[in-house]
Amino acid sequence: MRISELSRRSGVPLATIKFYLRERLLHEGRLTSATQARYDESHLARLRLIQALTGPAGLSVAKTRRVLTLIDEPTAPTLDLLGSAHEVVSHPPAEEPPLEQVDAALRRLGWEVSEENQAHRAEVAAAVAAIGVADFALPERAFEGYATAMLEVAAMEIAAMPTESAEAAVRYVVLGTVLVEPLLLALRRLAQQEASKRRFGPPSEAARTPGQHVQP
Amino acid sequence: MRISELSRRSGVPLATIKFYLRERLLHEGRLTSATQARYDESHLARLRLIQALTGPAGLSVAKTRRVLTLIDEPTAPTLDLLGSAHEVVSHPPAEEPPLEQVDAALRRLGWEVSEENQAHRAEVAAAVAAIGVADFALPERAFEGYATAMLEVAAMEIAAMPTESAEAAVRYVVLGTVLVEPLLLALRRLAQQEASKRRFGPPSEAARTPGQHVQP
DNA sequence: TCAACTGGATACTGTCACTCTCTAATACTG
DNA sequence: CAGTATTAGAGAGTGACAGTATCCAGTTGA
Repeated sequence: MRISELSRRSGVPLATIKFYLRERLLHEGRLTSATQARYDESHLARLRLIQALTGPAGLSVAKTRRVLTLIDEPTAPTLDLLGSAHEVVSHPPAEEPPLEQVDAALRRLGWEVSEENQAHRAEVAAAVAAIGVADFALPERAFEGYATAMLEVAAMEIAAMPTESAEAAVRYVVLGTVLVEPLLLALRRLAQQEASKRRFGPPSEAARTPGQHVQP
Repeated sequence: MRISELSRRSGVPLATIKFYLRERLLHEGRLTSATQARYDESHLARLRLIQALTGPAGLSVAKTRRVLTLIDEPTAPTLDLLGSAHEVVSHPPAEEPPLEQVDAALRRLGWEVSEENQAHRAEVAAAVAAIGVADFALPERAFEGYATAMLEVAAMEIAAMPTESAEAAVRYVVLGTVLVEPLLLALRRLAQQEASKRRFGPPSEAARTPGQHVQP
């Protein structure tokens, strides 16, 4: 198909497609002459991916390009994968946050504390520090609760990780990391409403739902 | 103190403080004459809060102002609180996403599906839709797993919510919603690394940590 | 054949979060 | 009390970002 059809079918403005081509987010079409090229389904799929990454996932064009490069050229051995994927998405803290408290909590939980995961621990510590700076006290044992819940999530995700091909694994990890974040945050908000209803009682007549995890 | 001292003690550039004053993120100082004003600890605390919200929490100036207004003027009755807090932070989806699948899953989990939480369900549905559009298949039962984990998180948070004063409750809900998001995402990444190590075996000699939730 | 479309380059726009400059009025310093 | 430094307040300017728009020469389909 030609570029105008690609634009029509994807819903992405033509000028924007040209912009993505320029920025190397979208691979070039097959040139049929000096001023004509053909595009195919792969371009359509790529455009949808770009839309998901720059839209809901909230990635910048630069980060999107790095995610796409990672998917296109799965060079990393499977175990470094998580690292590469996370590197792309994470915002490394500007200054070094104090790790001690976080590390102590992680050790209590039986998590590994090593050089390999220092970057991640630093990010966690930075998030905790930001909470402290804002004079907001995390409830007692909240950190452990958060960590436990996220380990549940992560264990499920890692268990479901495809291992048959490197490409599939890369795609799963990279996209899973990025695309699921908005879902988790949205679910948390919805769950807060649900939990609040379960705690403070339903304002309407909907009191007979079974309900797990009710506060006693 | 005067503005230059406020700047020095907070680490926020003087021009930026003026900007925050103009944007009404920071309350005015007490004028001692036409061109002089005094600031106090409340300004310092507020600046730290602004830094946490615009920095790690990633809020825009406009959203930060709405969060601060909410904290300053706790008008909402305790139960609408969550709604107001979420309203400020959430990105309502541009077009209406299909709710059926999400609603069905929620009903299976025993969560309430009502008009009150329609906005949140729409956000969840939009996140799911974005994942679908990107051609990324959520693993089997993953949605339920995510929902269950987030309900655990939310139940803990709601249980710890202070009820003695409206101000405290508002502050807890608003800041808790916003500031904990980066922490959760960072913890998820760290947990993925931990889970991956537990599944694929430690590449180093650290195999003797107790470890809950190990994959069999 | 000729209007419509195309690739490619360059220039422009709007938004955001500051940052700079300026003015007139204090405030400290010697 | 002279002179330098600060200040409040307002407006203009900056740089990054994510597109949009314009233009040109070549190509295509009716």
